[in-house]
Amino acid sequence: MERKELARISKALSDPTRLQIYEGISAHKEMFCGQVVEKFGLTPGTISHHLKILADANLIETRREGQFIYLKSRPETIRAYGRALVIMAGKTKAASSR
Amino acid sequence: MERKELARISKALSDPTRLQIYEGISAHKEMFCGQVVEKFGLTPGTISHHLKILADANLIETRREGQFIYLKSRPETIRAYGRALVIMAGKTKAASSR
DNA sequence: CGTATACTTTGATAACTATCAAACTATCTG
DNA sequence: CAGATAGTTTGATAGTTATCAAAGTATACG
Repeated sequence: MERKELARISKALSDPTRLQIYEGISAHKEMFCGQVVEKFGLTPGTISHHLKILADANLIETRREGQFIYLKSRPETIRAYGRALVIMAGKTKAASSR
Repeated sequence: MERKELARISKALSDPTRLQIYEGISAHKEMFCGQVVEKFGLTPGTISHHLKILADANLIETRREGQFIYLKSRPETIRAYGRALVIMAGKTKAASSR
């Protein structure tokens, strides 16, 4: 996974509200936007903004069904992200360059 | 790991420059600040700022030795972070609440 | 003590972002 | 088509942050 994508996912998870939204979506098989709005007491516009960032980072997927847009967590993105970070953190060279 | 700490680590990793600094430190057994300054072409003040954020998130540890401050990656933090996220992402309940 | 080196802190600034209100778009239902 | 419901986009604003320059602090060395 590229650095740019790592940074995008990190940024998506870096806002406490957004992290909670992600947590909330992950905790349910599926939610639609209105449920998220209701759960967090923010305006639809703000929720839409956060959902876009999570979706752009591939942390969630969205699917329209009639009037509703359903949200679902994509756990494989988190797994790939964690894996890439662990690899990055473990890339220690034998010794300091000086 | 608490949500607050997850957000702190995510935020620390959310700036591309800082992610690269972390990557750079991880790739060496140890570095001191001057090496990071030289490697990234930013001012000492800016590097100090980034290092503080990484250290506050426990992503790196610092140790003074005479005039120098040595930096070392703490891979166990990343591992705990990844683990916590995977658990969070996997906490799906049996069905949607409605 | 004085000077040099290494890093930190402070103050300023430009860029970014979370949030809201309000206007807009899409879909359904009659 | 008209009205209702669900979500998005836009414009404004307050708060955050990445960066620099410059002043400050800590350590070593003569």
